[in-house]
Amino acid sequence: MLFTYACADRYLEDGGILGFVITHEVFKSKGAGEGFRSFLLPESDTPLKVLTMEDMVDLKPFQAANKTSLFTLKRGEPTTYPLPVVEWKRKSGVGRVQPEWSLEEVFEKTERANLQAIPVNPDKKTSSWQTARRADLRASEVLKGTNPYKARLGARVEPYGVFWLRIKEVRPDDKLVIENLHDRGKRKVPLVSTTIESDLVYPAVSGGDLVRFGVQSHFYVLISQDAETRKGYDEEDFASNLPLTYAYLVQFKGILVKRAAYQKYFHKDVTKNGSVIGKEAIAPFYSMYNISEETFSSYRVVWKRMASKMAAMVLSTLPTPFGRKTAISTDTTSFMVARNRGEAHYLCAILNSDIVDSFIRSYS
DNA sequence: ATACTACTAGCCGTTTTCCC
DNA sequence: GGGAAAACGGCTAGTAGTAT
Repeated sequence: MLFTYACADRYLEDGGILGFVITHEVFKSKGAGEGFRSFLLPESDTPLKVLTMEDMVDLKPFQAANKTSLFTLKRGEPTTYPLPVVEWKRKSGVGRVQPEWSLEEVFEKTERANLQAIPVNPDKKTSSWQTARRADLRASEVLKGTNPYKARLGARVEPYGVFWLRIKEVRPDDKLVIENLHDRGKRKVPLVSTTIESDLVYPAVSGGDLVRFGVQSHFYVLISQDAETRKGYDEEDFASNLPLTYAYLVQFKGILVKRAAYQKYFHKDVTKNGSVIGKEAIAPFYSMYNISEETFSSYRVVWKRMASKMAAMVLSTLPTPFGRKTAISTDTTSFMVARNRGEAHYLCAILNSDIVDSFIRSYS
């Protein structure tokens, strides 16, 4: 991004045109891309006009996993919207585009759609570009506006091998015989089979468990985080009130302490004479992340976070062999809180509509 | 009262891995 | 081969705390 600006600054005269191959993220991403999308040379306030953009994300012209696009800009004039975008798509059945193919061959095996791009938020010129056919852009106008609901990320229950559980048996005294899903995550965690209290065990769903209007499957998680204090439950109380659960977690202390989020958010630097000499834990080693009181709200509308198609459902409680409990959605989902059942189902139906789905696709 | 600073919850993007 | 998910690093907006 900086390189593009430096080149426009150094090598272009007013009216000069420059073309660049660049990652598609600069047009679509929030944050980092916003500075780029001001299309203004910072020191001289010289405007830059984007003439065209070609979206080659699906084409994948390079033998790499990057998102490719191409654009041209002219120095000395401001960018105006909508601007023309060509979207390249490989025809079905065409595999990877080979570097030795001729241009004719690539033309033959691909289709190009003429689209338009506008900033998705009309009041913010640097917002992500929305690219779609002209008619679809017009249709999506009614979907834009302020949103009274706040979307949140699901609970981070990591590492999976420690906090994701399988229930083998409910004992007569209501204690659970469990096994950790030790090979579910990427990190290697030893298999442990033991008995723990049922208090902190909840049914849970990940993005992959969701379908439109329902859950396909669920599993169980251990939540050792106090949603109010945003830290693990007080270690002393925990050890005396739920000794079996505590003992289960102690076995994984080494793994839990090493977690990036734990090191980042639950440690502070210990300084001596102004220089950092070490780190000190400020919360129990089983503290978790992105778990708030909303995580446990009675009615939540939950949707897949990482999939390319919208799938939403209403999540409340789920039946378990040890009684009905609040169901947790993990961080491959997003959710928002509804005040009651009716509101939740109404929101869910709207999210699952084709109109919302195609609108989301136009700018992400 | 205002300006500045430090902190972190929440979120986003990328790479790796998994699975069909 | 390709799409989806897992894992994790990193950014930023918002806020609480502190200094002026």
